[in-house]
Amino acid sequence: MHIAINTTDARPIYVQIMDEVRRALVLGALRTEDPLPSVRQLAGDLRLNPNTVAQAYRELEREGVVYVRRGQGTFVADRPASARDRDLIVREVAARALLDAHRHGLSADDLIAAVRQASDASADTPRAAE
Amino acid sequence: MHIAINTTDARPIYVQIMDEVRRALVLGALRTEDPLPSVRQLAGDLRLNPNTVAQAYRELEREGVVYVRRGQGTFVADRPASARDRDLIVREVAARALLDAHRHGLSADDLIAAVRQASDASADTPRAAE
Amino acid sequence: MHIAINTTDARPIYVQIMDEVRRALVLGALRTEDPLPSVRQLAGDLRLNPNTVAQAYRELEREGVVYVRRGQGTFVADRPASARDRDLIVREVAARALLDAHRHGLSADDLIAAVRQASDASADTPRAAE
Amino acid sequence: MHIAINTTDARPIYVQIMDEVRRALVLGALRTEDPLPSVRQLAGDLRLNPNTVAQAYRELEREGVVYVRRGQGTFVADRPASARDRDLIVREVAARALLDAHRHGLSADDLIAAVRQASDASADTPRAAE
DNA sequence: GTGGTCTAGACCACG
DNA sequence: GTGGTCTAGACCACA
Repeated sequence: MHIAINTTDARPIYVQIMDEVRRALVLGALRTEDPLPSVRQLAGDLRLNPNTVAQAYRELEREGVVYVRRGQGTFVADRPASARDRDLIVREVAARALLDAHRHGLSADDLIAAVRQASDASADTPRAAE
Repeated sequence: MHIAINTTDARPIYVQIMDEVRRALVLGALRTEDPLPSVRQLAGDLRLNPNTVAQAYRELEREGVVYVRRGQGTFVADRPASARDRDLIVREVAARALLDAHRHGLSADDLIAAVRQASDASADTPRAAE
Repeated sequence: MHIAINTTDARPIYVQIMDEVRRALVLGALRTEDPLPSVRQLAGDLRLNPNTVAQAYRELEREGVVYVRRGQGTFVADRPASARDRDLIVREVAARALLDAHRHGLSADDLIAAVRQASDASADTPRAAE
Repeated sequence: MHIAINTTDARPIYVQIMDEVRRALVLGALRTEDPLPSVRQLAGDLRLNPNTVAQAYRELEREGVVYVRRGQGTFVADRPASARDRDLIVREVAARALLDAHRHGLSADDLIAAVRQASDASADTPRAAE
């Protein structure tokens, strides 16, 4: 898996790392029980302060996305995602997206078309969507 | 025109003001050469410090959205590039929605399906999304 | 004579009017005892607040460039310009220009070449230099 | 590098800071990737409010002259368009000099003659212009 | 009346 | 440590 950081992005770097890990999960590049790169490894690769990587992993752990085996590293957690929770999350994400679209004068169809186009584009050049 | 500020929103207040002005433009509530409320007026209405409003206006001016007539006030500028703007807005909305979906473990298809369902539901009970 | 105002110029409007009048003097478009346009006339032509035009004329009068005949209007003053004063002014203007040039890494020759080019350009299209 | 502020100068202090930074770039005292003094550091040295320095840095960032590494400081950006910049600077210096000359009743030829004389004089007694 | 600038000082997120 | 945001309130130039 590859993690891309953009220092001109408005998001904090640690949030970018979190988003990249979650993205790899959604896309299947990371699966349950896979190890994440070690904090030092990733910090070295990305030329980041280890504290920044550690903060990202800490927050992912707090969310239950990953877990730590002491002395061994950080691993992708089993994700039960009860059907009811997932349904709620899905609704919330859709509601936020629609609200944002309406605020900018776009209809639901506009939104769907744009999402489809953006997701096709990022399938061709995986990092372009950011 | 009405400008709504939400202090629990993660965006800085001055960015919220900018977004609200841009939204009023998209919706047609503000048009070319219309005056914006004066800095002091809006600051008083929203219970904000005038500097916060002034920062929002200053950045909008730098973007070419508004312009200042010295001693007279702040006015909506002529906006030739509206088609290009809309395209940019569409992309940004889609990117935000996809990012939010990925953060919650949803794929682009999940998002599209959820938006479609939510939009069908709100067709029965209009205005619920606001 | 023609006075051009640019509302996007950083200079205050009343200063622009003063500069235009002085420019007309240097270029010979206005001569001793010529009348300036009346405050109301000029304010109407330029769509300005009469106060703004009046402020410009007031400051020009304070500098001795123009004088007022009560009930008749504003006229270009006789400019004795004692040789000693003029010599001092010339030195100061040159010193300021050279300081500005040096601050920006330009030599005296660079400055002279640029001034010559700018003055040639403004001779072709009189308002381009602003 | 040294930044000099003059409170009697008509330019706002934050603009003076911007000009001094740009001047240091032209003179080579600041180069690509060099760090600027921190906001607090410079504010302390110049006895200014940190906000004033921050405004200068913010505008320089918007111009692409510097960039911010979060939590680390402000740095000089890569500057590809240096030739175009120099041309712009040359024009601006010449325009200011001509404006100043016209304001004092001098023609472009008067200005050029005076600059030539002043520069010859300072060749005999170097550094007098600073 | 308008916006522009500046000071003083607070709190926050980030690395 | 860094810069970013915000408040409170002052003074100024301009129209």
